[in-house]
Order: sequence, then structure tokens, then C-alpha cells
Amino acid sequence: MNAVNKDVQLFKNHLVQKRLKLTRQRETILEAFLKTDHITAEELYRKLSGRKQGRRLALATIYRTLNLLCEIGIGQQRHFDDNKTIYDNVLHKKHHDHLICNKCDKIIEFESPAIERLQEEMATRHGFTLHHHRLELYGHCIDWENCRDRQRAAPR
Amino acid sequence: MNAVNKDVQLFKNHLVQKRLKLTRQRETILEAFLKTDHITAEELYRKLSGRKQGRRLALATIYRTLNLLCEIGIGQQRHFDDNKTIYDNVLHKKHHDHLICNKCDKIIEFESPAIERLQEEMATRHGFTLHHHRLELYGHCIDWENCRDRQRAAPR
DNA sequence: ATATATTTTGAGAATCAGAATCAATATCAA
DNA sequence: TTGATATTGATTCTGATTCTCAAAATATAT
Repeated sequence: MNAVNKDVQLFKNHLVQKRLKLTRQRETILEAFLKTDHITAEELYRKLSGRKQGRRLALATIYRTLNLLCEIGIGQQRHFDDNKTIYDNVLHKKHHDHLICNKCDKIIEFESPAIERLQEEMATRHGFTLHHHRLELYGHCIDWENCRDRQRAAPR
Repeated sequence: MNAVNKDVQLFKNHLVQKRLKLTRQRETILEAFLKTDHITAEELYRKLSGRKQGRRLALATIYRTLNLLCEIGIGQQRHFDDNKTIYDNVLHKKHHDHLICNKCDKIIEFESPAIERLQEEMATRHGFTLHHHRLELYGHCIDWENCRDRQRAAPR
């Protein structure tokens, strides 16, 4: 059993636990989601609508399933500068923050224990107990080899 | 001429520069905005709609003027966890990040050169040139004296 | 001050991502 | 196979914000 199948199994177990049903749509969406790193509902919809089989998924089903994945902990919603929710496949990731290229929309994940420490210190200094945080760094790739094309929808 | 009048003057100069007109509505909105620290369009609308004078401002005008203030640099849009745009009166502020109480919606501003330095370092390490960033710390006030009531609209 | 050109306003329609509704369909356990 | 329950797709709805456009206001030239 390879890694992906293991993940699918994990998902199925969750469904059983929650008394939810395993449907063709959920399998399709999960499978596609696991192959990506970050994706929007719209992008996933376009990707799955194109398939020959003629199996059309409703956008609403994509949203529902993606949100289900988030409940289960396989995905996490992100809200970067554009106003579309990006679903982050966090199945094999630990906590991380993001570096986003404004030119090509590349998303790089990083972690910085040093920054986290300073954040905690800041919170404490102001009498706060921290629940979560959001750190996003926006800029652009210096290295043009990897920053040529806009990956998401082009702006008008 | 006190500080606020000076700010109003600054605004008027900007209008002249941009060949825009000084209207009663713009004055009203500016004046109210300058008295706040952070506010949403909706909140400002409610605040200004309640006045006796019977002068009703359209919500659209609030949005337009608030956005104008942002263009001029007097305000800045923020997007925290709820999906309403918060307009930050930054007239006499320098760059800062935010600490937000999930319980009472209090917003505390802070700056941390140490964190900024680490962010730059992170960006460089990944071959990025930074344009801007977003750092928001969410949690709750420990000190209950100052964290009693929800300030913004209560969640349903 | 008056006319004229230009901008702004208010009211409501449009937009857009995402959630809700609901009848028809699919899944699953007995 | 049945029947209870969950899910789907199609569509409508929502809520924040922007857009449209005729009417009103402001600035500028006379």
C-alpha cells in the first residue's frame, strides 16, 4: 500500500467514524486534492470538470468536500491577498507560514521558531494568550527561471 | 489650529491636487474617521446615520470616501479573521502589526524590529524580495477588566 | 453673482465567493 | 432487497463591496 492509498484509507476511516458515506464524488475530490499542494475550489472544479468520463461535479460539492477535509484535518483554509480561499493540503506538513510571490503566485512554506518565539513574547508583553497567528510575506522571486508565469487566474 | 484641523487641511489639499471636490459628506466622514482608530464601513455608517440633522449618507459614499482616504494614505485596509474590511486610521502611525482579541475584538498595535529582521532573512533565504507582509496574532486578553464585551457585531 | 462644466451623490442593481435549500439519487446496514 | 439516512446537483440566497446613472452639488470661467 503506497502513501497515497494510506491517506485515502485514513479518509475512509474518518468517514466511518462520523457516519458519513463514501461517494464517488468524495473519492474523486480527495484523490485530486492529495495530488496538489495548494488549490482553490474553483481550480479543482475546473480540473475535475474537464475529464472525459462525463462525470460532472457540482461546485457546491467541491466546497462541501474541501470543507470536510478541513474538518478532518487533511486540509486548511488560507486567505492570502486575493479574495479566494486557498485550500492547503497539510496532510504531511507541520505548522508553517507562507512566502507568496506577487508575480507568479508561487507559495513557499517556511517555519521560523525564532519568529514564533518573538510572537509569543509580544503577546505576553501585551497580556494576551495566543490562539493562532497569520504570517504572510509577499514579494517576488529574484530567480527568474522559476518565476515566469502567473499560475493562477491573470488579473484583468 | 489644532491637530485635527491640520489633518483636515491636509485632506483638503489632497482633494485640490487631485481635482476632487470638497463635499459635506466627505467632511463628515473624514471628521468621524479621524476620531477613530479602526472602523468598518458599516460601523461608520451606523454611527453617522444616527445623527439628528437628518443628513443621511449612503453606504456607498462611506465606502468611496474610505477608499479615497486609503489612496491618500490617511487610511489602510486590514482584513482580519472576520470578512469585513477594517479601515485603520494610520495618519499618525508608523508601520505596525496587530494583536487581536478573539473575545472582545480589541486590536492592539505593536512593532517588532526583531521580527521584521527575521522576516527579511527568511525572504532572502528563499530568494525573495519583500514588498509587504501581514502579521496578525490572535488570542485573548488575560486581563478581564479590559476584555468584557464584544465590541463588534456578535457572531450568531 | 451666474452660467457652465465637471464631479459627486443616493438608491438600487450588480457582483462574486461561498453557503443554504431541497427534491432526486446514492449509500449502507439489516 | 429494503428502508433509513446522507449526499448530490441545480438553483437560489447571502453579505460585503462595487457599479450605474440620473439628479444634485461644487468649482471654474464669465
